[in-house]
Amino acid sequence: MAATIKDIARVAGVSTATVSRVINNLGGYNEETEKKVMAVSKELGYRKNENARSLVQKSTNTIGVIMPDVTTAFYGDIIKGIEDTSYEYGYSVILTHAGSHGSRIHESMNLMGERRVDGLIIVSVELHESAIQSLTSLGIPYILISTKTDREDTPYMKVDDYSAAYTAVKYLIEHNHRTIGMAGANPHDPIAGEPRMNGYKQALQDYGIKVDLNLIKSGGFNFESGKSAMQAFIEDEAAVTAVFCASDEVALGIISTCYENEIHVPNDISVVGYDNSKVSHMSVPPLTTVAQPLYDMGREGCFEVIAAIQNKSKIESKVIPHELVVRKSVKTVV
Amino acid sequence: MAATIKDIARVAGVSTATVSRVINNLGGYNEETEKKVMAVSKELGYRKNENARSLVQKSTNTIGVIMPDVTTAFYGDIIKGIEDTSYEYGYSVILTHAGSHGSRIHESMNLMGERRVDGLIIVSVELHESAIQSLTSLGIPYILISTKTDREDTPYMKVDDYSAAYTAVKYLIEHNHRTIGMAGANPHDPIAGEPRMNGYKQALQDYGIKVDLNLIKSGGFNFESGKSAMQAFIEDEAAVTAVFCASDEVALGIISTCYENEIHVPNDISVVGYDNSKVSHMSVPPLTTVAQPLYDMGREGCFEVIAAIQNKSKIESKVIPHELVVRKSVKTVV
DNA sequence: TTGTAAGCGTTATCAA
DNA sequence: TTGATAACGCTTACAA
Repeated sequence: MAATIKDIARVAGVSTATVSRVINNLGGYNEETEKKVMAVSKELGYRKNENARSLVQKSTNTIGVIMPDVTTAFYGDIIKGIEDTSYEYGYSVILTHAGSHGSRIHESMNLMGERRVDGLIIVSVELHESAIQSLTSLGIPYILISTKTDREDTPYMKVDDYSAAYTAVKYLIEHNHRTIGMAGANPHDPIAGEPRMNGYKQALQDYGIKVDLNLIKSGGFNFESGKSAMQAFIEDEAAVTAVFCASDEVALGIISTCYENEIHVPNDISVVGYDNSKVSHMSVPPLTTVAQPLYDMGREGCFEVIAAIQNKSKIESKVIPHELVVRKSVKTVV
Repeated sequence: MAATIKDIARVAGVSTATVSRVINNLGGYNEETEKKVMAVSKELGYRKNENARSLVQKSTNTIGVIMPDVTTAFYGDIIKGIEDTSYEYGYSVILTHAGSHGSRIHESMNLMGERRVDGLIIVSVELHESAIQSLTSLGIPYILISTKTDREDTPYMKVDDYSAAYTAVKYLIEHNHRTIGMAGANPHDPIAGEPRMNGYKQALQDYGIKVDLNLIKSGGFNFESGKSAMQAFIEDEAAVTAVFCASDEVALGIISTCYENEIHVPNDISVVGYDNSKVSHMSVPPLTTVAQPLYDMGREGCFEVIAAIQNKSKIESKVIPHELVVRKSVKTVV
């Protein structure tokens, strides 16, 4: 059985209050007492019980993180940012998946509530009205990273997908592409799908290019979706000279199918990805892509939550600037 | 302030004991009482306090996970396996990084101790004697995944890197390769480096091929390490027809540098990776690689820990079978 | 500088 | 079927 402060108190011949003071460095005891307590504490192999502390202080020093069911390097970076920051400020991270398509979201939030996390970070999960209510009912600071809701009062941190997509497509147009396809966005996804698609369309329109719906191959944000999109372009005999992809994985799918069909990237077709995930510089050719500062978003989002916990301040939503990382998957049309 | 069972008891006109019984479905109360308690509970928006429960029951229903500082898809899969399983059995996951090269390992374990996690999973972190002592001093079930120690009594779950490497190199030899390089293993890493290197050497020897130390380019398990290894092969004018890589990322580095130098994979040079991570089927060409069932290792490792918590049973070390996943990065030499 | 004792939100024992 | 009450390990007035 692990030693408690009572044990220390008994052995050291002091009260539990004094032990507590010494252990928490609160001062107000003489050196001798301190030494004795520390010695006994070490001797008994004492280890503080955070849960007991949490109970009386009504704060657990934990941050809950809820994320989707899927594993991509994408989440890894965000989580690392979160964990680094929590660690810095003395918080622990409790992690849970929200299930595919957020099926477990209510259970997840309930769990976080029962664990009495001091703050909550929700990554990339689409929240509906009832989920938002569970969320606010927890009565703790929270932030959404890389997702948002319709409601003004739900703080989030994400890049503006519409304008990021616009930037990417504009870049292709400026490199003289006129027949530009789009792959891998789900138009029914109001967070990451629809806005990217709209940015794509608007860029074309602003440059006087007609939007051809046949050039839009919607789907998931994954590799397979990219493969089948490219397959479709080939079968359609669509004369696309470039494809804007809703994620890097989709872009790799495009490139993979091109390779199988002896279509060369970027000589025969240019490709732009989205995320600047780790794979983007590992691809052949290295991928030009839209960068979201994932690690920093994790760090900053977590920081905001901790600040809100400690100062009881309100968290403001924040749009993170995006950036186009130019590598080698786009060629100028001559 | 959140409602407690005391509040419910007062409003419902029963004792806290009865409230506790109802809430935990323990039976032994009549229907009316149950209904009333449930109603009041809902009305007050009661949410159980897990920490208080943990305190009296001396178990937190949490599993601690310690992993390295790096983010790769590799860990994502393992963690997903762990989280899925814990969730299934009603456990929560507390996550922490061990810092680069395990610098934070002691703090991490101490933190897990203070949080009184019921079990601990350590992923891919190399443990030295003092760390093992901290670990055992926690007095809880634990398992190492994808790492091991010298000590017999530290349970682990990992593939046999030596024989997996042997399999991969044997495969290359059987495809008539005779000048086979190795890239990206750290020979001073007794867990994942040394055994893979030894497997490589042994396979060559068993087939009567002399080991040429110049063909071994050691380094980290990352992309850059692969790039510089290939660069070195080129500068050495080494006549390698195949390269066995210590990780998929290293393999992608090899492929990337080949691409830049117009060396074609697999026509000019064959490449075998290690991990079967998500990127391996996204690469161009798709990568032939050694598979470790990461998700399953996470699942099973977590299951073992939970079983040990519940039955106080001992966890046995387990060597997981590897598999060579054949894709398109290896060609037979004619 | 130190100790006493109440209390955090539960569960669990015992008695009614 | 229910209720008092003592724990769990800790912090924190308040008193000495």
